[in-house]
Amino acid sequence: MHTENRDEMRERIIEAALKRFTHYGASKTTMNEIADDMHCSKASLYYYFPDKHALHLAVLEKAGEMYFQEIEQSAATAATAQDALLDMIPVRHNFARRFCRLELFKVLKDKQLLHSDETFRLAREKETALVAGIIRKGVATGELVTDNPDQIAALYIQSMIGLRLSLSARELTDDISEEEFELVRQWQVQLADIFIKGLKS
Amino acid sequence: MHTENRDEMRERIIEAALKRFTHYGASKTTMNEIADDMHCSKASLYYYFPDKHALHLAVLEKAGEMYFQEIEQSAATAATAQDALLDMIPVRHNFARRFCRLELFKVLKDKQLLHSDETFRLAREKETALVAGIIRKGVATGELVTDNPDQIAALYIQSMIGLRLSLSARELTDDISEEEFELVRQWQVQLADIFIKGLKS
DNA sequence: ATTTTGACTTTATAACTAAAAAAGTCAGAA
DNA sequence: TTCTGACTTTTTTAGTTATAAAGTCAAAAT
Repeated sequence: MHTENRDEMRERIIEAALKRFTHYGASKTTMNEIADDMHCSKASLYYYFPDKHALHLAVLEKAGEMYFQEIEQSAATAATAQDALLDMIPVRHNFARRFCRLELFKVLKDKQLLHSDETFRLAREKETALVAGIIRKGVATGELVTDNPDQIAALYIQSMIGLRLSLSARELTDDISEEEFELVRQWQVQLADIFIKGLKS
Repeated sequence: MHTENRDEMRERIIEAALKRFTHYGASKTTMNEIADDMHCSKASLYYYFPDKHALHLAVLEKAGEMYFQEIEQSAATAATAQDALLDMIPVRHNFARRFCRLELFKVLKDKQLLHSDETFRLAREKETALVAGIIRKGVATGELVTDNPDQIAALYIQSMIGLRLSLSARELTDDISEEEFELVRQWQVQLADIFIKGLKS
């Protein structure tokens, strides 16, 4: 029963941290605040996580899991490749809005990349593989035509990320208005249309 | 003869500032250094420009002129729309490499947007119009098919900017490696291919 | 009259510092 | 094995001063 309890406690800490982090940002949240929320001591947190950075990473991984759960379900229920790609957009959109205070880029920039960049590389690859799968399925049904679904998928993801960055244009950390989010969504839909058209010839 | 000399002196100042700015960055260049380079007094600079910010904007406008001169020539000599779009990429690439220290984004963020954001909006629109013209010409010759060249052009430019931002993904101010630049170029070429394919159906 | 300048004032930046806050540790209790 | 209060160390922050750079102006030069 040891590992069950241990993992459960880890989960509870991650959830408490997630609440604070999404609301106030990771850097504005202290370990004491998380401990107080959980009615336990700060030292307990350090029993389960070696340092704050590890907790931050765990929270980001948790958010990633939630994202992939949603996105995979969305992809699974779509009738066509076109629908699958277009349905992804609002899911990504809501995810970005919800977790924009999670300071993902701060973590990416800090050179504790020793472990974390592996995590993010994997997440990126997983998402790319998902899109590649959608494209491959589209090719199988004759909906799409391409000889390199993986390459196209990587470009698609990269371009979508680019559109988000080019609009909010610096410091993802601070607040982005609802209009800006909506604008990004519209650009992304248009780009998805072009991609889909481009993959029909 | 007054205005001729006046404009000539302005040009000389802009060129001196351009040299320093591209090499060391605008914020690391002092008005005294520019004045010393020109063998004149700092006060003279202030006779031609109300403040450093105005000089910075003038330098950016100058760079913009150089860019459009190159890009228009490139577009004019291309045989097809496809060639025109693909030829733009290395021109943009070289421009970005040469002028990445010009602190464009710092200027855009600073809310002296009173005058400067108009300048940048116009530059953006000019570039979009150029791409729209290429697309329109492609449509006229039957090379491309679309019912909204302006929209597509805006999306194209936005996506290309996005790809640059998503790769360097941090402070455009500091140095970007040659490999990163090359990587951006490759993504941009791939995206251009997709766009062109998407505009043939 | 227009342009230029040295000497000047004002403003912004960088370099310290002290105080506070937060991170992180550990011996021992539960 | 898990948890904690009391503790030490490290990082942030706020305040201060010194320095550098921005910006001004009356007067000189062209």
